[in-house]
Amino acid sequence: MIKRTTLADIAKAANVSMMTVSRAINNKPGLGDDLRQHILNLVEEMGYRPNTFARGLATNQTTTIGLVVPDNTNPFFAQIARGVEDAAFENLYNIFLVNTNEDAARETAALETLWQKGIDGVILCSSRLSGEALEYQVQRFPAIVLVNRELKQPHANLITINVNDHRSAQRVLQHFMDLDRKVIAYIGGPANSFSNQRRLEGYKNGLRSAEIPYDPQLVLSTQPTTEGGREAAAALLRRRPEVNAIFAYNDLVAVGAMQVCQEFGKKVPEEVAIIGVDDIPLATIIRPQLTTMHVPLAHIGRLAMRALIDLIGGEGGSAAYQIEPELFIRDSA
Amino acid sequence: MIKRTTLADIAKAANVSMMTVSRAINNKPGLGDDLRQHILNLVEEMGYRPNTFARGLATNQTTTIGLVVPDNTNPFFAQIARGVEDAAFENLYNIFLVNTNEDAARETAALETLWQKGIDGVILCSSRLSGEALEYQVQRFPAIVLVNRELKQPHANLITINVNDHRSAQRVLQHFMDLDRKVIAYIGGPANSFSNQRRLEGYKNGLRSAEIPYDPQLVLSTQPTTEGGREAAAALLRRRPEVNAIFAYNDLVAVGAMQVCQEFGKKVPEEVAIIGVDDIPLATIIRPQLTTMHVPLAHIGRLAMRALIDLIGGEGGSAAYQIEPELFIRDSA
DNA sequence: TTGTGTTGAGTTAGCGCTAACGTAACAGCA
DNA sequence: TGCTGTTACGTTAGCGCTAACTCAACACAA
Repeated sequence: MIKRTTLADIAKAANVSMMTVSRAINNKPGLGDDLRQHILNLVEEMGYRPNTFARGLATNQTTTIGLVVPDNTNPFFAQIARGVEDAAFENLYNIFLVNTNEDAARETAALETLWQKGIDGVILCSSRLSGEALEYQVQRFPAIVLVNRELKQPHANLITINVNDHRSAQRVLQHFMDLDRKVIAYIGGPANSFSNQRRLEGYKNGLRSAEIPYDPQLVLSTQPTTEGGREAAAALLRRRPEVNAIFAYNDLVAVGAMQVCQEFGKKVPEEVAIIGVDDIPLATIIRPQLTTMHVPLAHIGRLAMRALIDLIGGEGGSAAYQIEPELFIRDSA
Repeated sequence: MIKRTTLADIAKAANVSMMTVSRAINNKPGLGDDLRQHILNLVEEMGYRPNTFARGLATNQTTTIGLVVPDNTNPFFAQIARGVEDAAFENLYNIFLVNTNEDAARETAALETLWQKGIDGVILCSSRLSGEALEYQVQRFPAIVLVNRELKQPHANLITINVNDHRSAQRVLQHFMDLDRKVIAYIGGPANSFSNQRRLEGYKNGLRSAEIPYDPQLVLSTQPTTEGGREAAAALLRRRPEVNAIFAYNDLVAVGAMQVCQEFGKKVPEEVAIIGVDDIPLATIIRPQLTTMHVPLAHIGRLAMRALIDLIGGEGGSAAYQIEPELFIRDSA
């Protein structure tokens, strides 16, 4: 490995002080245009690249943020991550990716190492931390964006981005009403998931508006995977064979449920209508194509990154974005 | 934000020199067990965490690596990334995730910023760089693992991990032979993809062993997506309606092709048998379930990370792992 | 007793960069 | 002419840590 060119090398070559070179490369005022150009030429020629450690040590700033997700393999988070990464790339930021595996302990550990690395901010998706633990994390990082999670108190260095789950559920129920489906099940996600709780609320409210009594037998909780959807749907169909509409926690669950319905000899959408949430790529790959609440995932990712950059720059702060999903009517309902 | 505790703070509290504290936290010899324990207790109490920049500046080591993939949204890379991240987490490494979007220029830019950050090594997946450009990157990083790409010359700081595409293709063709399918198409991926080239070779070889003449009309090139598979399959079916077996570049392409076949009224697998490659989750979600060459993606990710750690530690080097995929026979062939 | 090695520390210097301050030269103005 | 402000640089100091060296104290063999 070749020794790196340092600021001092450039300074010597240009016969100026290191500070002048520093100002030139950081595009700061305080030197003439000719000299600046000359230095930049030298920088180019000599292949100089600033040392991130030295800079970080001196400025206490990296251009690096942490992205914490439960599982980057899940299309939901993969899409968000992609949006974050794209926006990061455009703004010359780098991102640390960490999976928590839906495990609060691992999440804490991940945030710990990220903090050690002195990152400028964090985008934390679907945190499983307790309110108290989350408060602690929020105050220890310079800037933090929470996706899919809220916090009671506002913080100057915090922005939250949440999907309007409540309305999402109501919109789904309304569509089922339009289709004249009255036996509506909700196959929910993990009980400790916040978006699950909000969707369940919306589901109950939707029933109430339609004056349909709430039947606990029609509400299930499962893992947010196809397999989870399969298991829950099988249990549901045994328990309530008369069900004619299923609102699924997400598209993965919806697809699993749809397949089990078909295996039970129930036609989708004729006998059972199914609606998911998220609109992951699978929704249009599967047949029948999935009717689902479209959530602009990549957009959320980009938004999160941009919001974080503003936060780091001292702008914005204490905002709460609400993302309105939209019903994409396809073939399953 | 609270001021961080530094080594000096601990040193003062313990009434020893900073160096002694440094030795204690880095588990190096040179101090008594009692003192070490006392210092570690203080570290714990005072919530001291070493500053990564300072350490990096002094040692020129981060515990950070870069993971470069074309698109983290693609299940293929998402699975690999997950394996890498898991292994990284276990070994207390952090990973920078970067997408290249299959774009050589963006790949170069990404590697440039990673290099600036002084990372210990890179895992580079499906690089689109030219041989020459790749050689340059290999010599500039301390350690590098290439996934899905080879390099002519060996390097002491390089390990490659490749799937045996050639044999993969041959195994697929053999299975088609067993099924007595003779009109076999290959819907390949991007022409500049190395694995595509190797699979095409294997396809041709397989035909030769079976004494089936090579028909260029049966070979297509497309984007490695469902949509790509759809387009290619539609073109194929118009061109050669008598085709009764399709070897697809990957599972996404296979699924797209499968759906188009069905839409054209061709039953899968009765009239057209289809085999993909990779065995992404979608393969078992879709109906009929996809017969495919199973590639242990998460395992490759873990292997890559472990190999990289060995490389960074000065062990290993210049190895070339060959991953043998396995035919998972399901319902599409 | 002297010499030699080992153990357990401390001291020095510097990694590469930037913030903050210092300063020379010159322009503009009363 | 003297004062103030501005521009264009240079100097100093230090971010927090560790490598490499130094050194004292002690054990032990000859």
